[in-house]
Amino acid sequence: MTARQPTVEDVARRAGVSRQTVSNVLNTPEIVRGRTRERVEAAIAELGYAPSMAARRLRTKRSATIGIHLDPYAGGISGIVLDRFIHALTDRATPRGLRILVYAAADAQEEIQRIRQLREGGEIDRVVLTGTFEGDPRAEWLAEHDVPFVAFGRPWGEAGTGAQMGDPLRPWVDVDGAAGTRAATLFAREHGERVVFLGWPAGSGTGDDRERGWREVVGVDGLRWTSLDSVAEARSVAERGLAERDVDAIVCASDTLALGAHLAASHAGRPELAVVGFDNTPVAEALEISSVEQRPERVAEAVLDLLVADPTTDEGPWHRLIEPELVVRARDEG
Amino acid sequence: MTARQPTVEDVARRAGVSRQTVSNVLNTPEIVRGRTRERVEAAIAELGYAPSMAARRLRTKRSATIGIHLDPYAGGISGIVLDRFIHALTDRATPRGLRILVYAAADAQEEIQRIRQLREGGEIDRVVLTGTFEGDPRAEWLAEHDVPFVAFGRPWGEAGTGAQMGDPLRPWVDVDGAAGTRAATLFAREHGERVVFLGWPAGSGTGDDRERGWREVVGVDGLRWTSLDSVAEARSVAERGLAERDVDAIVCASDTLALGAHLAASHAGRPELAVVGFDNTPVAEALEISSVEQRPERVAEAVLDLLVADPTTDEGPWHRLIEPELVVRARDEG
DNA sequence: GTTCGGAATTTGATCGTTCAAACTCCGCCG
DNA sequence: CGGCGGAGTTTGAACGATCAAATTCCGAAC
Repeated sequence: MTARQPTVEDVARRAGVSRQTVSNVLNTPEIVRGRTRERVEAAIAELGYAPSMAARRLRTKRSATIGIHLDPYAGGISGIVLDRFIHALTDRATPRGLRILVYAAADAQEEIQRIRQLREGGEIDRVVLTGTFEGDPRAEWLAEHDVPFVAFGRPWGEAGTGAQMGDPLRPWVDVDGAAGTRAATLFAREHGERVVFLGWPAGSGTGDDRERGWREVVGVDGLRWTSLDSVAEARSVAERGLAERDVDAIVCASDTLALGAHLAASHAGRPELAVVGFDNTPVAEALEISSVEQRPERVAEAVLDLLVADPTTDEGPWHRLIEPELVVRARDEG
Repeated sequence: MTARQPTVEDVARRAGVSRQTVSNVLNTPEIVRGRTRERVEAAIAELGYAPSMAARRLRTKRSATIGIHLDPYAGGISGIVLDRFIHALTDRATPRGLRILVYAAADAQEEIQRIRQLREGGEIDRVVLTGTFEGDPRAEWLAEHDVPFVAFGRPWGEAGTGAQMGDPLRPWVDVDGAAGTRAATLFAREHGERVVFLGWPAGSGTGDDRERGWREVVGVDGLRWTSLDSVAEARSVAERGLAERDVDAIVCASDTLALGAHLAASHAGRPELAVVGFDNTPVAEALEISSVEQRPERVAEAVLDLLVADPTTDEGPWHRLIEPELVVRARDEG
C-alpha cells in the first residue's frame, strides 16, 4: 500500500512553516528568508514533493502549456521540416517550464473548435500555428479571443510590406527563404553563369519568396522552370529543360524538386551537375545533394521568445526572420 | 469587457437543476431522466459551457492525457516512422477523448524524472514508450509505480519466448518485421532465386527479426550482407557484393540500406535490379523503391486499445503484432 | 519606552469540479 | 394505511494549490 502523495501542507508541517511559505519558496523564493527557505527545500527533498499542476492550474488559471496542431501524415518529405520544428520546440520548451500538447484537426474550423475546448478547459494557454495562409481564420479567432499565439510562417503578406508587420497581435517567425536561395545561387554560380531556378507555380508566398532570392542574383533574364512539388513532374520538367539548353546548375524551391532535377541530370548523363535543394531533408542528405537548411531549432527558439513575451508591456519586434544556412555536400565540393 | 466563463453552477441555475445533475449529464447521462437531460443540454449549448479540465483533474486525479517522448532530430530517415506514429496517435487519441503531451529528455534517467514530474503533477496519467530495449529501466520504473503504459516495440525478448509475453504489466505493440521481410522476399523471388539480404550487424532485436523473415524463405544457404544504417556504407557493401556474385534481388532491413543498394545497382549498370526496403519512407517513395510499410496507424490504434484497457479486469492479449504491408512501386512492377 | 514601518510569515477564502451521503418522490406491497 | 425501495435529484465536503488580507516580528527613529 502506497502512501498518499505529499502536499504543500505536508511539506509545511515538516518544515515547521505554513502552506503559503512553501508556496512562496516554489514561486517567489526571493521573498523568503534564507534560513527558512533552506528548511523548506530540505523538507521538499525529503518527502519527494512535486506540486500538483492540476491544483495550480485551477487556482491560477494558467497552464504553461502550448497547443500545436499535428496533421495526419500525407506522404512526401514536405512534412519533415515541420516535424523537426516540433521536436526542437519540445526540446526548447522543457527548460523554460513550458509543456507541449499536440492535437489533431481536419480543417481550420475544427482546429478552432479544438483550440477553444482546450483553452477553456484550461489545458493550454498559448498556441503555435503552422501552415498559415493569408487571412487565416485561426489567427483571426485567436487574436479576437486574446489567446497568445505565434505563427511559424508569414500569414499576412510578405516581409516589409503591409502595416501588419509590426502588429503585436499577429506575431510570427519565418525562415528567410530569399536569403537561402540567394546563398544557394551564389554558390551555384561557381559552377557557371547559367543557374536555372526550378520552382513551384507562382502564387504561394513561400515559393515566391524563394524565387526572389535567386532572381536577385541572376537578374531579369534568368531561366525559370516550373513544377508542382512532385519528384516525377520535376524530373520530366528538368529533363525537357536540360535537352533544350545548356545549364550549369539548378537551384530548387524544395528537396523534392531537387531530387527530380538530380535524377534528370543523371539520366541526361550529367550526374555531376550542381543541384541545390531546399529544406535539407534526409533525401538530400542521403543522395548528397546540397540543400538549404531551415534551422528549425532557431525557429523554435524564436517562437518561444515571442510566445512568452507580453504584447502590452514588452517591445517588439513581433516577427523574426531566421537566416537559413546552405549545406554543401560532398558531391559539389572542390 | 468579456464575461467570466460559465461554470457548472451557471448551467445548473439556467436549467433549474443542481450542480451535480449537470455533472451527471456530462459524465453519466444514463442516470439522468430524459426531460431533465434535455434541459441541461440546452443550457450548456446556450451558454457555450465547456468544463474546466483543471478542476476535473484536481478532483478526480485523472487527466486523460498520454505522455510521449520526442527525441531531438538526429538526421537520417529512421526517425520518420516514429513521427508518423505520433501523428497517427494524436489523430486517433482525440476522438477517444485522450490528449497527448510530448516531452523532451536526453536519456532514460532524465525521461524517468520527467515522467515522474508530469505524473505527480497530474499532467499525464499514461505513457507511451518508444525505442525500448531489453531490461529498459523506464519500463521497470513505470511498472513499479503503477503507471499504465504501452511500449511501441518489443522490449523483453522475442515474440513467443519468455514468460513475460502475456504479462499485463508489460504491454507492447510491435510490427511483425519477419512477416514484412517474408513478403518482401517472396515478392523478390519473382525476379529470381538469388535474393540477398542486406541487414544490420546481428544483435539488434529488430534487425534479427527482419532477417528471420527472409531466412525462412531462402533457407540456410541464402547470402547475407551486413552494413550499418548508412547510405554510403550500404552502397559500398552492395557494390562489392554485386561485383563478386550474380544477384537477382536485394531485400533490405531499412530504406537507408535500400537506397545504398539501389545506388550500387545503378552504378553497376543494373538500375532495374529489384531492391526492397523497409519502413516505406519518403525516400523509397521518391525513388520508387518498393518497401515494407509499417502501418503506424494500426500501431497507434492498438497502442490506444491497450492503453485504455485495465489489467486487473480486462483480459489479454497484452501485446499485439501488426502485420506490415509490402508496397510495390512502379519500378518493380510487371 | 513607545511608535512606526517594512520584511517575513500566517490565515481565510477561493478556483470548478466530483464524490459520498442524504433527501425527495412515488408506486407497490402487506 | 404505513413501510419499503429504487430512481432521480440535491447538499456538503473535498481535491491542492494561490491570492489577498491580516498578523507577527524586529530593528530604527523619536
